[in-house]
Amino acid sequence: MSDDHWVPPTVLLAVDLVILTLRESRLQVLLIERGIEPYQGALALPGGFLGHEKEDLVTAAHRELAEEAGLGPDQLHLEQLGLYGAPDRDPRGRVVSAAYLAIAPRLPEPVAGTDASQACWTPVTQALSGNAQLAFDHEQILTDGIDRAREKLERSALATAFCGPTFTIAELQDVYEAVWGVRLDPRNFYRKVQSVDGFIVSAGPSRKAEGGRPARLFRPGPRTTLHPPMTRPQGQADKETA
Amino acid sequence: MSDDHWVPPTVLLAVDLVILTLRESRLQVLLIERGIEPYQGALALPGGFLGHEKEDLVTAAHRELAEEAGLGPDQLHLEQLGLYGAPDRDPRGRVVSAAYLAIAPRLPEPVAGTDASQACWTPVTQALSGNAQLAFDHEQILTDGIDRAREKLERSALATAFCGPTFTIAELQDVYEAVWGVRLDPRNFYRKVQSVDGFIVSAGPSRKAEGGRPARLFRPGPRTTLHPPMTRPQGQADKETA
DNA sequence: CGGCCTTCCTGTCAGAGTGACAGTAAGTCT
DNA sequence: AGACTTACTGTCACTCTGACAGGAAGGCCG
Repeated sequence: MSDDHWVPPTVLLAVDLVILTLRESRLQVLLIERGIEPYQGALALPGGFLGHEKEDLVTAAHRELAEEAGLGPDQLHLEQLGLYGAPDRDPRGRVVSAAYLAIAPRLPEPVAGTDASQACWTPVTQALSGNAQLAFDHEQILTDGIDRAREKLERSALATAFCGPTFTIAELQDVYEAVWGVRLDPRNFYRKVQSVDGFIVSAGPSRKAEGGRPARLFRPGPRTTLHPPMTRPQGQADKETA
Repeated sequence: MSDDHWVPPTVLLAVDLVILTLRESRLQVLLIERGIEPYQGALALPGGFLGHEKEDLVTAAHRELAEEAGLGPDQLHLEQLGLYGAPDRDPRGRVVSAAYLAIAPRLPEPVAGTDASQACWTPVTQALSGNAQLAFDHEQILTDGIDRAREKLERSALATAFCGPTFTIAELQDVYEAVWGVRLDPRNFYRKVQSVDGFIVSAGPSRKAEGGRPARLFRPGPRTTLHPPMTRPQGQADKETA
């Protein structure tokens, strides 16, 4: 804002992904083992630089999603998480990273990634336990992503993104219990979920028996925001997105 | 990820600010009249490019806040809003903008901006009415910022950021009414606000009479997240941060 | 000084929502 | 046929909320 010939600095723009899913009733995140420096051999969130000068951010996120996780844009929730741009976060230079949060339904065991052979699902408790050191500031990004997911489960229909096209109420409850890390009363959950107008709609009195009485199937409803919200028990945690 | 000599594209990184405050019981945003192309003469959110290669994002936001609005880092809420990086949003080239949301308490009338003489507070209803065309995608950014503020008022103590160091419950209610655009019952608001543990704490049985019975003064409490949350009446809006 | 206005604060009460149970329905397994 | 498993329905007390009435504490007027 002073010189006429002043030129603003340029930066490298990367896209990093927090891809969450539910496996074995546990919240898991997709991590890859880095093949190149820096942080070679360490675990990291999938991601990469912008493909070309004109590539859209969401497009880049979807491209990485396909390259590194083999996930198509269908049946998948994707939202921007935030921008991580500390000057010293990447030793190679000034790299700012747009983090995206993706929620994937249960999918076949192998990741089937074309690009990253070392991609693997990891329980988030393990990824954040401190034992597995993550590259860059990815631990912070992952924490923020999980926090976001936890919050959005309260007020939005995000939970259905963890499920397939149809699901039972018990499966939906599994999502809430795994992401929030709490136990919920099935009866009250049943009542609550059905009382929220437009959250889930019946998908035929079908069956999917497995040891007990067959459960009814549901599909995601038209509502994306929940009124009243789902309430998380004793969530007294005092955190901020400052 | 294919060529050894491939070099990722660089982008220009800008910081834009949504600065909200309460004036005359209305939610207002700081806009400036652009002095240079593109969009010369149009209204825009304050902002600018990164100062130098090593500047931190939050630092840049604070710098713009001081330059364009004369606001110091004290007594001011600042949080990241999102990244806006559509390839064609700036005709000059690939510019991605990190948007920040700032909440300022009531302050003396003149903006006292050193840099932008054309800065002026504008009611958000007017800024978004469509009459005042905003530059770039700033209308979208502003909308997202207001949405964020509305949501955070429910679950966080953000409302106190609109007030001075001490305030009355009626003033706090003004904040909620202006940001949410609704009328609230003073009696119920009084009860609710005091029942949320740690939201506000008494600041002496002081007075500030103005026509009626003097009101008690309060200060922001230690809590940043509210349990239970403040409930917004009939907020049936179906919006998503997709 | 005593009304009368203003605004602030305290109660009350019915209805909705929630947490903690018991109990019934509908399948599979042995 | 029973036992077992899971799915679904009901009930009941408690809390929270929204919609009021009414008293407290100042200024302003005559």
